[in-house]
Formats: sequence, structure tokens, C-alpha cells
Amino acid sequence: MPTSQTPTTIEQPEKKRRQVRPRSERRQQLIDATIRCIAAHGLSATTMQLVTREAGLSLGIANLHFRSKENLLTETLRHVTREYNEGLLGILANDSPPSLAATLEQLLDFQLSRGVTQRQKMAVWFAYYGEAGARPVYQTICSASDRLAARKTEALFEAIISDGQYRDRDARQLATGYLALIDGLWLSLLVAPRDLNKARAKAVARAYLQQAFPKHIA
Amino acid sequence: MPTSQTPTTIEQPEKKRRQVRPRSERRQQLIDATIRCIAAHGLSATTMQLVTREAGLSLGIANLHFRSKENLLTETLRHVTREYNEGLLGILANDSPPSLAATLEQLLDFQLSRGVTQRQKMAVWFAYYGEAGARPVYQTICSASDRLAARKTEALFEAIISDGQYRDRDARQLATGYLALIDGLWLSLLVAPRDLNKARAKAVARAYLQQAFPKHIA
Amino acid sequence: MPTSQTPTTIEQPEKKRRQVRPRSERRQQLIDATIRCIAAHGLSATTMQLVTREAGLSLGIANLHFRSKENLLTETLRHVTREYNEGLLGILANDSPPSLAATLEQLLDFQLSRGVTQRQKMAVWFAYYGEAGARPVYQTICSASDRLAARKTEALFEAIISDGQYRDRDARQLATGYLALIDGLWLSLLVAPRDLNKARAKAVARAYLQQAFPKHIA
Amino acid sequence: MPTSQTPTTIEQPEKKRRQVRPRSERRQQLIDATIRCIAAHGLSATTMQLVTREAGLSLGIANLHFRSKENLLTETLRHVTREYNEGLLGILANDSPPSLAATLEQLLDFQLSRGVTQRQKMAVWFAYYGEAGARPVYQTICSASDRLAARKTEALFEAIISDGQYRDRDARQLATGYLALIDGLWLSLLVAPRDLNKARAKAVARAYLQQAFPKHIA
DNA sequence: AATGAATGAGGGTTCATTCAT
DNA sequence: CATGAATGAACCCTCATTCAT
Repeated sequence: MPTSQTPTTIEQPEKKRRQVRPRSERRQQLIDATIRCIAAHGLSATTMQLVTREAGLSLGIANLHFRSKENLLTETLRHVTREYNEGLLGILANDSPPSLAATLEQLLDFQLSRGVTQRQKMAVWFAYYGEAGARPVYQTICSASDRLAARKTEALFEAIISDGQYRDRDARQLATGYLALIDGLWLSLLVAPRDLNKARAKAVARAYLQQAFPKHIA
Repeated sequence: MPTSQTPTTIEQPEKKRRQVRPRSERRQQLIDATIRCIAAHGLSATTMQLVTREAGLSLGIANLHFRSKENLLTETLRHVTREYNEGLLGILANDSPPSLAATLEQLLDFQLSRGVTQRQKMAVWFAYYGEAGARPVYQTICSASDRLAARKTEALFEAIISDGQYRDRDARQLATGYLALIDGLWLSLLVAPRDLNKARAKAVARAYLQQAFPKHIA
Repeated sequence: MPTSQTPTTIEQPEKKRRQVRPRSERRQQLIDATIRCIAAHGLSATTMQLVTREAGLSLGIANLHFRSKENLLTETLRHVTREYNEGLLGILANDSPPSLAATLEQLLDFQLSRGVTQRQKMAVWFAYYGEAGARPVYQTICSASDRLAARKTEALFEAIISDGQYRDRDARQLATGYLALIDGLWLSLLVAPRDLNKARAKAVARAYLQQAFPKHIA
Repeated sequence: MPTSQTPTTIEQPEKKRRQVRPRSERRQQLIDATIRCIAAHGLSATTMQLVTREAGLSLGIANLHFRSKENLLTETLRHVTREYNEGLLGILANDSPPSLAATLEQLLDFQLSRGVTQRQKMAVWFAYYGEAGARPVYQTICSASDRLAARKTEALFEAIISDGQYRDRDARQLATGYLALIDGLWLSLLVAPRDLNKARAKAVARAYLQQAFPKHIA
């Protein structure tokens, strides 16, 4: 027969509960806070103080889970990058998908159809790009991600070209162009949201694909 | 046969000659040094110390000519932006140019054909974009520049559409796409120089224009 | 017979023990150090470096507990002022004290009978007065304190005048004069300690009160 | 027949006339500017830049005429002090003046009857007093001046005591008190101009003298 | 494991002083 | 003599990191 579940020890007024939580959860909490901080204040104004307060945690904890600020930033970039790649691979992993046209459409949707979160992610993305020239680590992470996206996109385009018997189409060039276009549109959405909205950006990207693969895009 | 002209007197460490120069020259000197520093170390690692040393000047001088670091950075962005705009306007200013095809070609050349300098400029460009989300001043300068480029490009495209009697072409959409593509290509050139060179980038951009205006691009 | 107890182990330079102390204690420690610095080096030569070193603390701590140097200085003035006012009110708070003569004597004692501390306090006092013309905050704090002292002294003098049936005595004028006299004596003690000592200063102040209220001063 | 008085040399647009002026005039110009700066901004905010601009002169000139800022400040204090002493001596120099009562009255007038200038002087005075504790030079200058004033005032009071056959009057003590009172009143006028005006201050000082020497003050 | 007060290197900025013009 | 651009030490302050609790 179970006894009362209420703890026998009297609850202290406790100024702040010393929460013990699993390692991975704390890490994620901190990375999420870092993303929000970068999006809101920029990379240079993102301090450990700000991040830990945003996460509702103490200052020391960040150095406990990540060894340094530098490491936290690197891990954050890695996280954003991984997340994006996973989304992309979810669409492009299948080398012979049931419908190439549907896959193309999914790709477009994925790259230009996120809500607030995506906006934060874009801000983070470009914040790191801005520093990438000077920080080899960032550059490595970013370009590894870009290369994967490029390879997968190129493979899809090759399949489409073959399927649609498009002549004189260069899959690599089209992939380079398409991905650059997406990057450029993201940048515009971020920097000049008044001049461009998601719908128009999507229309622009779709037009690009339509020119390239008229039989596969409505 | 005369030997090397190197002076035989040993170079003194010589305390550093105090040189008085006109205001505008000093400002330019400092802006140039700032550009080099941002390109080499990133925006966040660009300190006054670094900039003034790079310029071969003393620490205090930057605050003498620009009131603050913030102001120096803003002026540097303004400078890069102005320079780019002037180049662009040099090509697009004429509303009814002798040859639309030649103008298009010039535009392409201008946007993708600079040497080392341009690479530095790109680094600066994206460094500021990365912080633009958090600094209204940067955003204002950047988006003002972007808008001008967009307007002028759109006008050119309209003239070409009308001249070529292209049907169903939307000048605005094409301009948005073209400029986004250029931005995206720049970013790739900067972040992944190993995967993309200027020639290929140009080919990609040319392909875009060719799809849009086949009669105006070789 | 035991020899000197000096330890034989050589004192290590020992990096300086990091000591965690409650907030209020640290604040007081810093304010005390500030007072000593101002007294020893003057307001303008009082740097954060000097203050924190005097307190035996690190440089950053002052900005942790006070937000800025300006704030530390203001709080220091407020502290000195409050301390003085509390001493004064301890004597003058009682509106109908058992003995007016005793109160008068206590006032005199209080205002001219402190040791080293008081000398430091005087230095602080005048250091702030010197800058008060240019810093409204200082002026506000100082004049609020002065006004309180004036009001309380005037009230005491009024009671004495009424008690002693002194004719043609103006309590306000006498209070103004008495307090100015005290200020002036303090200044002399500070600036020309060789020409005036505390005993003589007290004699001068007592003479003033004796002229005013002969029945209440021995 | 006189020819035209207009100079034959053509007036240059002259960005700033390079004025060559006698040494003493430049020195005075700078000292006056220093006084105005100290009165307006406080001692700590008085920079060479500010002083020279206020004087309408160039930065270098101050170091040409005074060797350093320290020296300029010292000379400024010396100037204010000398000026005051000269005024005082003009009244008190005569060891056996025609009328002691008149001399007393003049003294009062002199010490409490200046216009704007005097207010500036007072600010300067106390600015230096504030730093005097830490700067031996200031202390020396100030106390030398004070001592002279004390000696002369004491001499006058002695003459008056002797003339008025005041019994039990201590000239030295009265002089110390009177001068301290004046200092204190000045301080009040400076720090709390709302609570005390010149007329009331004068009444207070006169009351002091009246108590001491009833036969010599109306 | 968790906290946040404490540390101190290094940032931006000011300003007395120097010196080429 | 006179100017003010140039210098650099020294200021205040921030913030990544440490560590007593």
C-alpha cells in the first residue's frame, strides 16, 4: 500500500531551484538560446550572459557543457546546419523517388516555406557567413553543408534532365545557379523584408525551375 | 658593373616619422585599412588597434577623424556601398543606351569581374549583412543600396523586354531573381572558393540572362 | 625563552585568494576605499584602478556592484552625507529635548570632534563641493543635506530663543551663520591644518554660540 | 594732401588670422578662459582643448606660454588668489586708517558684493580647495593667501579692539571666525543659491561683526 | 551538477603633449 | 611665433572564464 507521495521534507522558499537535468537537454536549451540571441542581437552582441539568461540558466553552466564560448558558437552552427541538412536529405535521400516533379515541389516548399523559426535560422546563417571569411572552423562547417546540398541537388537535377530529355542542360550549372538563387533570396528576405515576401521569393525560384525543367513544374 | 643599390647605412628603428596629411586622405587611409581588417579578421575581431596599425597610424587618430568606431564602421560600409553604386550607375544610368545587349554584358562583367579588391569588398559586404539584423543603421544603408540596384536593373530589363518583345516576362521578378542570383554567387565565391570560380559563376549568371532574354545575350 | 614567532616558511606571492562576500559588504568596502582615495589623491585622480586596489579587490568588481564610476562616486557622496545626517538627527531629532543647553553642546561636539575619519570625510565633502557646480547630481545631494541641517538647526535655535527669551534674535539668520561658520572652519582645518586645530576651531564656534545664546553655553 | 588710408596689400581670404600678440596678453587670455571653463564645467572637465577654444586660440599656444596644463592651472589659481589679495590689501594695507568703522564696512562690501565675475571666482576657488588636500602646490598657494588675509584681518581687529576698548575680545579668534564665516557663506552662495542670496549673506556677516564690535558697525 | 560573484585581459575612448608645417 | 593633426599612455568598462560555495 503506497504512502502519501508528498515529500516529507518541507519545501524551502528556494530562491531558485537547482535543477538537475540530463546533459543533452541542457545542451539543446543553450543552443536554442544562442540562436535566439544571435537572431535578436547579432553575433557580436551575443554574450554568454545574454545566452544563459535567455536560457534561464546560470552563467557557469555554459562552460560546463560547452568548454568555451567559441565552442558553443561552433556547436550552434553545426546544429543549424545539421537540421537543415536533415530536412534536405529527407527530401533528396531517395535516389529514385516515385515522382521527380513532386520532389522538386517539395524542395521548393522546404527551402522557402518556414515560419518564424526559419527567419531566426536565416539570421544565424548569415551571421556566421559574415565571419566565415576569418574563421576557418565556420567556413569548414558551412562549406561541408553547402557541398552536400549541391551534390544532392545536382543528382536530382540529373535525374530530371534524364527523365525529361532536356537537351543542352548542365545539371551542375543549374544546381549551382538554383542554390545561389535560394541563398540570394534568403538574404533579401532577411535584409529587406519590405521589398520581398516569401510568396514572391517562391515565385522567383519556381520561375527558375520552370525555365529549366518546364515539364516538371506546373 | 654596379652592385645592388641597397643603402649601406643601417636602418634605424626610427621612432616613426610624424606625418601631417590632409583630412580626406587620412579618412580614406583608415577606411581602406578597415576594409582589409574586416576581410582578414571578420567584423567582430576588427579592433581600433588593428585598424590603426594596419593603416600605419597611431591609435588615437581614428577617433580624431571619425568620432567613434561605430562611425568608422558605418562610413566604411557607406564607402563600399557608394563605390559599388557608382560602378553600377556608370552602366545603368543611361535610360536609353545605344545597345541594350552591350549594357547587359557590361553589367555582368561589372558584377563578376573584379580582382582581389572585389574579394575583400565581398567579405566586407557579407560581414555587414550578418550584423544588419541587429543594427538598423547597417540595414538602412544596405537596403537603400539594394533598392537602387533593383530599380535600375528592373528598368533595364523592362527596356529589354519591350525591345525584344518577350512575352509573359515580368521585369520585376526577373530583376529580383537576377540580383538574388548574383548575391548568392558572391556568397559561394566567398565561402566556398574551392567549389566555384569566377568564370563558372559568370557562366551561371549568363545562363540566367540567356533564358530570360535569348535575343540579347550571345 | 621563545624567539620571535615570525614564520620560517617563506610567504608565497600567492595569486590572491578569491573570496566571495555578500553584496552589501562589498559595496561598503568599495565606498570606504573610494573615500580613502579621494582624501588621499583628490577626486580627479581617483581612478577605478586606484579604488579597487585600495579595496584589495579586482578591477572589474566595482562595475559589478555599482554600474559605473559615476554611480560609485554618487553613492559614496550619498553615504557620507547620510552618515553625517544620521549623526545630526541623532542629536536634533527630538523636538523638545530635556536640556537645550546639553543639545547645543552635543551639536558642537559632534560637528568638531572626530578623529582621522572625519578628516577624510571633510576632504571628500569639499572634493564634491568643488565639482558640484558642474554636476547637478552632486549639487542635489549636497543641498538636500544642507537644507535638512539648516532646518533642524533653525528649529533648535528657535526653541533656545524662546526658552532664553532672547530678544531681537533671528533664528534663521543665526542658523545660517552658525552652519556657514562650521563649514568655514572645516575648510580651514582641511586646507591649513597648521594654522588651526580642532580645539581652536571649537572655541571659535563656541564663542559664536555664546554671543548668540549666553544663557545656554558655559 | 593725405592719401587713402586703406592698406595697399590686398586682404587675403585668411582662414584664421595668425595674430602675434605680446606674451602677457596671451597669458591673461588663457587664464581668463581657464577660469570660465572651471566655473562652467568643473575642474575635472576642464581640458586644454576647451580652454584654448574658449580663449579663441590654438591648442599649441597654451603649452608655449605655460609649460603644461598643471602649470596653467597653478598659475590660474595664483592669479585668482593674487587678485583677491590685492583687493584685500587695498583696504587693509593702511595700518592706521582714517576710520576703522569705514574700513570694516569696506571689508564687508568687498567680500560680499561682486557680480557675475565673483561667482565665477568662487567656483574656481572651491574647485581648487576640493583638490587641495591632494595637491601640495594648491594647498601652499591657498594657505599662503589665507594666512595673509588672516594676518591683515587680525591686525584690523586688534586696532578696533584697542580703539573700542572691547574687553575680553580675542582678535585672533574673531578673525579666524570671521574669515571662516565668509568662506562658509561663499560656499552656501555657490552650492545653494536658492537658499541664500548676497543680501542675506551680508546681513549674517554684519551681525557677526556687530556682536564683536557694536560701536564700529551701524 | 549547479550557481553567480570575482577576476583581469583587452576593448573603445579621451586628452595632455609634441612637432611638422 | 602660431597652428592643429598626430601620438600614445591611461582612463572606464565589458565580458569570457574561473572557482568558492
